[in-house]
Parts: sequence; C-alpha cells; structure tokens
Amino acid sequence: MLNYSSSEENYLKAIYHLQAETGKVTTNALADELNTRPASITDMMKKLSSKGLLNYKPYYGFSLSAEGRKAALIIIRRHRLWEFFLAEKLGFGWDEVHFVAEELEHVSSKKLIDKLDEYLGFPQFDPHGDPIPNSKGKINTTVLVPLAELPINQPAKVVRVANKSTQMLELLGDKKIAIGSVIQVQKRFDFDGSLELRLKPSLTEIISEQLAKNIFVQL
Amino acid sequence: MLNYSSSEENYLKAIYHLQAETGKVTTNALADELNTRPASITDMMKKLSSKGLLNYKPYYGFSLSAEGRKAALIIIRRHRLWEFFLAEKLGFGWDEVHFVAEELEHVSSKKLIDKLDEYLGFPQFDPHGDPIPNSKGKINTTVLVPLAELPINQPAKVVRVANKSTQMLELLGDKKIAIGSVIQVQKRFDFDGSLELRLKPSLTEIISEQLAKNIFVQL
DNA sequence: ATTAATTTTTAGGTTTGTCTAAACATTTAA
DNA sequence: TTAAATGTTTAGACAAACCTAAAAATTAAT
Repeated sequence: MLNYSSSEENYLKAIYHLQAETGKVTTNALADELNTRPASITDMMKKLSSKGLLNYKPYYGFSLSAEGRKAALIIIRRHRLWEFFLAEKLGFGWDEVHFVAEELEHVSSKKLIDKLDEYLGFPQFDPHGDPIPNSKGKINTTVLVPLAELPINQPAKVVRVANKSTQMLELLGDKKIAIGSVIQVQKRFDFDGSLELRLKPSLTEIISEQLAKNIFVQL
Repeated sequence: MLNYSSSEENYLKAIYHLQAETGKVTTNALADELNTRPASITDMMKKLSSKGLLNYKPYYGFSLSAEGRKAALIIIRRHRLWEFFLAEKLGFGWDEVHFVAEELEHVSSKKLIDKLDEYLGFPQFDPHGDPIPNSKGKINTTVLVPLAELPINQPAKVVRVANKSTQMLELLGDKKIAIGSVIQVQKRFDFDGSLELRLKPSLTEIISEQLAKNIFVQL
C-alpha cells in the first residue's frame, strides 16, 4: 500500500466528494473546496495523474482512477471512524468531530484503523449518518431521499445530514432534529419551498428549503 | 497556545530527551537522534531560538527555554497518552505503540487530548513506565534505580524500560520481564556485568549489563 | 603551542506545496 | 461568428525543511 502526503490525501478526498455530490470536478470547484488557487490545482493534478491516481488531460477535467478512488475511500474511512470515536467514546458534539478528524485522518497506520474499527464495534455510519467504508475500501451506497422531496404525510427517519458546518448543526439542534428522528412533512409552502414538519404528535417545526435539501431520510 | 509544525515538535521533543538523558545537547547528538545532518540542526536552532523556544548562541550549545520545555512536555503528553490508548484500548503490543504514537502526537487539539486523558482514567504512566505529563505540562520526576545498580537480594519492582526498540522489547518478552514484575538480583558477574535474576521462586534468568541498564526498578 | 582532528556553521541547492500574473482555451453572448 | 467573459494552464517566485560541500571555530594531541 502506497503512502501519500497530507496534501495529496486532501486532494483525493476533495475530488471524491465533488465527484459524488455534483458529478463533475473542475479546477475552480476544487480550488474553492480546498481554499487554494486554481494554479495549485493544476500542479497537483499533474502530480496525481503521474502517480496513476486520476485521469487528467489539460482542459478536459479529471476523475479518479480505480486506484485513486480506493485511496480516497481509505482516507474517508479513517475520517469517519475517528468521527465516530470522538462522538461515541470521547463525548464530542457532532458539530465538533469534523474538524479534529481532519487531522487524525492523515495518520496512516492500517493496523491502527482496523483495530479502531474493531474496538468501536464496526460502526456502519459516522455521527452525520455518512456510511463508513470497510477495510477494503468498499462503501455502502444506498440512495437516500432528501427531506425536501419527501411526500406529504409520509413518515420517514432522518439518517444523514449532508452539510457539516457548525451553523447548520446548531440549527438542527434548535429544531430538535437529529439522526434517528422520525419526521412527517405536514405541509409544503410552494412560495419558498419551506416545510412544516411534525416531529412528535405535539411538536411541529418550520424549516427552510435549504435546510430540507441537506437532510436525508429513509422510508 | 501557539502551534508548531511536526518538524518543530520533533526537534523540541528530541532536545528535551537528550537534555534529560545525557545532560547536554550538541548539534551532532541531535542530528544523530533525528536522523538528519548537522547543518539542518543549525537551521532549526536558529528558527526555534527566534521563536523564543530555546537559548542558543553559535558554538555554545543550546537548551530549552521555559516555554520550549513546556511545549516539549505537551508533545510528550500527547505521545504517552496515545501509547496508553493503543496498548490499553486497542490491544497493541508495547513494542508497537511507539511508532504509531509518533504520528498521533502531532494532532494538536487540546480538547482531544484532555478528553482522551479523561476517557483513559488519567493514567500516570505509559506502557513503558514513563510518566505522563498533566494538562499543564507538569511531569512527575521520581528518580529510579537502574536494575544494574540494585543491591544483591533486594526485591524490587520493574517500573520502567528506557529503550523502546522492538529488539529490546522482544528480549524482555523472552525473559518474562514486564512492567510490574518483581525481581531480585541473585548474583552479579563482575567480568561482564551480567546479572542472575530471580523472577519467581522457580524462575531465574541471566541478563546482560546493557539490558540491566535499561530496566528501572522501585524498591 | 602548534598542528591535527572534530564539531559547528555558512553558502548555496533541492523538493514540496503554495502563490501571482500573464498567457492560452473554451464557452457564452451580442 | 466574432467579441467578451470565464475557466485553465504556464512561467516564475517563495517558504519550509531538508541536503552537500566548504569554511570557521573549538578541542585534542604531539
């Protein structure tokens, strides 16, 4: 198993995420995601493609090779296992785990990660509901329904939140929405896409369309 | 609290250890400890002294400032807490923990380390018996007796091993010596300094002087 | 007390990962 | 369908952390 620098790992991860979320990976989108300049992206793309981790032709965009994808999933595995550890064992809030896991994910010992996985009881999802790849880099990719698209009066369970910002997680806390919450959409306001949710028989909340797009449910 | 690069942290730690073990810190000794060239040491000494972490005058050697010492102890704290975690919670062997902790120690979140400390039950010693500094950087410095200097027939408990190499830990495993073992020196062979130890009424072992110098006991 | 050996520092390079500014391609709009 | 806007790449610099080779300072030996 090869070893990559922290920078290389961050690029691989960012490419994977952009590919999964928006379908296409462009120089500017990556620069934006990684808070770097487009020129730095071009440089790193050359490097990673020379290592066979991605397919790249100038001006034609890029995508992860099979090897690059696998490397990205290993890094994502580390990240999510550490997030689980921080939340479950050390009592971190789900809005705090991401930042610390960004550092821990670059510790590269495979044995460490596999032992940690075992110690944690082979968890399937991180605290935000994202699936944790297994030690071979295989990931469970169930397609989930964004709350914004849930039919009226159809009960469903919150299983994932897509945005990890403190701001969003604070808002969710305020609305009493967490992973596992069972929700029903009582009304959809077409004007702005906002939703009236029923959380418990006696508890309803109004949420914006923007928030609803970041909450994923399972029927 | 300031933040240092992994390299800076490794230098601080190495200086601390050399200072504690041999009393003096020279350019060559440090280069040796860190597997770098003397020229690199000089470069970094300039950098660290300009940051106020050590006292340095060309050709006059160097020593940690109060701030540098505190920084070093924070890094050592992280290292030893991770070692404890790896051994205690993940089931790593004591010969495996050092290497992985070398990476984990550079993750800089103070909250992470303090929560980890709490989770582990505020351990006082790492798996090799080295004391773990507290969150303020204070370290317990009991002076211990090397087994090589233990009087004949005086029972004592093994509390620390100074060398962390796989080779030494393998040898200790073979001789059935571990932290906590109660030992008596039955005979000292002046020719080569080797010792005949009594581990249990029915178990004696011969060890070299070199090994005996790396084992520390408490009466 | 010179000379020799050793240690430390300086001078000048290299690699990695970043940057700015300018050039080049592609896409969009008039 | 050419011009403008946008997106991407190249060219050249820079800082961090390392290196080699040579110079300078210190220490040891005759």
